[in-house]
Amino acid sequence: MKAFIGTFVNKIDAKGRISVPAPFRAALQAKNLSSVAVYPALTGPCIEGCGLDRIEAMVEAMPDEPIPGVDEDAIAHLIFASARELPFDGGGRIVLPSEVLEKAGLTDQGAFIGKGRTFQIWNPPALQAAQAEMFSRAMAERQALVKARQGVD
Amino acid sequence: MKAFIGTFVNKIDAKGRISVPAPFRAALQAKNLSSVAVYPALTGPCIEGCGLDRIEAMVEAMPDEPIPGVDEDAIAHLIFASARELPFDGGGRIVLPSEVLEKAGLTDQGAFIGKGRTFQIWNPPALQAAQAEMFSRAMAERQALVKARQGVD
DNA sequence: TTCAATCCCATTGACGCCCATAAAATCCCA
DNA sequence: TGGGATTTTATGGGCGTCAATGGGATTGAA
Repeated sequence: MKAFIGTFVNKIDAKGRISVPAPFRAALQAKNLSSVAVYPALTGPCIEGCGLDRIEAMVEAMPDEPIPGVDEDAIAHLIFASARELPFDGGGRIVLPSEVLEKAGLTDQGAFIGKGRTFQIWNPPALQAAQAEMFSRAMAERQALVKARQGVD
Repeated sequence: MKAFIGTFVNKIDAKGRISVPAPFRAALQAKNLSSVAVYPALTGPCIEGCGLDRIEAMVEAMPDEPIPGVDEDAIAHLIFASARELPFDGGGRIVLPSEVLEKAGLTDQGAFIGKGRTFQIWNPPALQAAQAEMFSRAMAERQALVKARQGVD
């Protein structure tokens, strides 16, 4: 299975269109998909996306009961209601709806981040900040480890 | 199987008509359906809808899937008795009967939200509130998970 | 005859689809 | 191996179609 790998920064034009990176498109077309599903990420101020097949697999996996449990209902709600199907145009672009743009703070550029089975779309500066924060946290933990080993406080 | 995915807010006119979102219509027409079945949702103050085929599937599934703690007769009553078939008009709209409008507190706008196999119609402000509550609950559970993993209280 | 429900038509505004251009990567051949 | 040619990408813009919505006309029942 082809995975989403790499980082690609593309422009967002006046119509809200952005080119899906060719490698991502290839991964999707290998599954005969001509659209992506996007939804707000729970882990940060960005958009998460994947093939529509992944969403439909989640639908199939949900229990089909007349009265859903409260948790199941909430999950279905948060996932399916907030997802949007975005088909490619002839040039391999998708149109990001305004709510999506706002949610991720996107304006003139979008950074596609491969995450394996899924990908994310970030506002480039926000991505920088998030990555810097992740890096410094990793360094802080390393420092703490070193100090602990030395018995220093 | 095409699923109901996404959120679409449409107007309700003076005649009680509302356009069913084109993607939802497409999912129904893929099954040769030209109407929807709606009934009061048991999980919240909104209307739930699906294709007639699903209602029939629920009828057949009832005896085989007893639901713990809930009287099946009550379910049958709540769903089947209050379900209504609403055919599309030429423009892809349905007419929401007054009881339905009242039940969901609908006035001038209706928000269609996809839930996979079914969809719901909400009063937009009520939807906002419900979503905020579900979201914070999901985040709280996520926090609990993280803390548990760290052994922090 | 009046009210209500259904059907049909008109508008408009957004969206999908198409083509055009430019840059970059790849290929090919000398 | 180098330079030119060709293909693939990324991006911009225009146009046609369809979806969403409003308003009337027609039918049927009280």
